[in-house]
Amino acid sequence: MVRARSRTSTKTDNVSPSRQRLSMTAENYLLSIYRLHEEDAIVTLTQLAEHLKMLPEGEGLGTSLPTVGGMIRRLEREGMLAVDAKKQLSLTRKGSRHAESIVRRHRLAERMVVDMLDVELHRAHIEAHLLEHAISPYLEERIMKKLGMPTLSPFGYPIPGTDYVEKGVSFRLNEAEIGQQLEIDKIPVDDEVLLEHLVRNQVIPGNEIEVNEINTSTGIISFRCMGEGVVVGYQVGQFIWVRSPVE
Amino acid sequence: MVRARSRTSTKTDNVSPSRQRLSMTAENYLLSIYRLHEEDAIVTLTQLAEHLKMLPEGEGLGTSLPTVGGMIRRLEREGMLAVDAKKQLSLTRKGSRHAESIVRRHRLAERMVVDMLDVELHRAHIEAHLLEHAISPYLEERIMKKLGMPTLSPFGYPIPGTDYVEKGVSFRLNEAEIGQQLEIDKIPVDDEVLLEHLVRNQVIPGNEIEVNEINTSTGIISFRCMGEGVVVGYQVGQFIWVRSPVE
DNA sequence: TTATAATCTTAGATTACAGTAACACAAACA
DNA sequence: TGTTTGTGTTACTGTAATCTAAGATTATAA
Repeated sequence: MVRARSRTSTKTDNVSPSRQRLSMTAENYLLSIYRLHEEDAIVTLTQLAEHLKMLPEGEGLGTSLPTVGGMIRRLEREGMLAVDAKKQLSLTRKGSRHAESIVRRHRLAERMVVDMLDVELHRAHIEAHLLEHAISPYLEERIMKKLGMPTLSPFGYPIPGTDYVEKGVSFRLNEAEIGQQLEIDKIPVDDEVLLEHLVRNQVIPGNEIEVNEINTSTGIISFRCMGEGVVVGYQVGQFIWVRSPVE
Repeated sequence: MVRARSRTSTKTDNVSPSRQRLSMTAENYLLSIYRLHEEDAIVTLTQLAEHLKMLPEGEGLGTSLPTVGGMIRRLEREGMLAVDAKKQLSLTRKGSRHAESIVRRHRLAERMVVDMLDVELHRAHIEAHLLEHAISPYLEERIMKKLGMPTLSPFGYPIPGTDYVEKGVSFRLNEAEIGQQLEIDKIPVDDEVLLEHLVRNQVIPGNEIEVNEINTSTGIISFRCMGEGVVVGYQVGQFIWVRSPVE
């Protein structure tokens, strides 16, 4: 690989600087960094190591600090990212291009398995994480066309490279006010159990909710969604994005 | 690790003997051995090394004799295959199970990309070779259902584990007789240029041909297919399987 | 300001997978 | 009967990706 190879071997083939093949592992690192940037997090070694632990199929592998440090050094050497004086990581132009590519393939794969293969929504992220590395540019274009140029993943995240425009300003559910009528914008994908809970209660992008209670003391957020009452923890509310519905 | 595990690391996790994850590389080896067995070839190190060279995306990687020898030793240690006194390789029951799994995923992926994603037939094998390693048991079942339990790949090869029954006795095109009316049974997938040639001339499973000439001296086989004349080399004829059409 | 905690690096090891070079053995032929 | 040719093995090397254990550095806080 790898690599596929394993992936398939990358083996510093730094001959053609453009269409550079990355190892599956490297792709996962870029994916994580991209997603951390997306949520405005400061990306450091430890942050990244934590985030990588959540990746499905990783099952906690490849997340010790020296391992992550080693990979960062490799990616730095390949010109994918830069480390500043404060040890914060940022993607270079080149790194961003690769990261966008892998995120695009991931979210496109999520759409594909849900829309075309009847995969249950709460499994889509896991299956897409396996598939994303196996999608060639040619296949990506085929899927894109077949799905009618989608701009959002089934979980509400924009597909990089498409012309998605936000439908209003979104904010975190825990910052909502009681009684507000809101539309779900994005839901978190990394915790499968939580995801299943949300999906089962139809807390999915596009659906409307009415906020009943946001209680920092009890640590509970409760709301109505599609006629049913739903309760989640306050922490979880930070990762559910909502917006005022356009009427 | 592709790569990929790569794949992702297998790392002799020989704890659970049942659901053992194989590296992408190991899966490719089993795939090759299975396919060689399928065409009744004697499988030796050199044979296998040659066959692996033809795998797409491999681009000739991982095919030196010591490399192949090393992998064979690993697979032997894991109880996937046995080497007899004449150095011939054969799959154990366990190895067969794994090989069938990967071949099934490969051929199912070929069907999927052709039937659902409008991938051109001559690219199906290449795309499937990338995808096969990324298909979980769950996804396999989804695809299988969505495609209506297919029993054959788009190139005419049976999908292991399905209830395919041959539609008559097939034989190699070079063993046909002049004037015979035949139906294409299977076409070779490994040479992309040849495959494109065949597909362009509609020499695909199910279509009928009429044999015009089989000439060992000129090394040419010519026939009519869908109204057009087609010529292939005698060697190529060995890998095109045909049968008498059921009328 | 010094002690503690958080963060990162170094050192040393392992496994899988890839390669060359060189040698051993067996079969084939002339 | 040798010599050539084909086939496989040994020995050594290298890279990617993983780990643990221990050390160094930088912040935070008492």
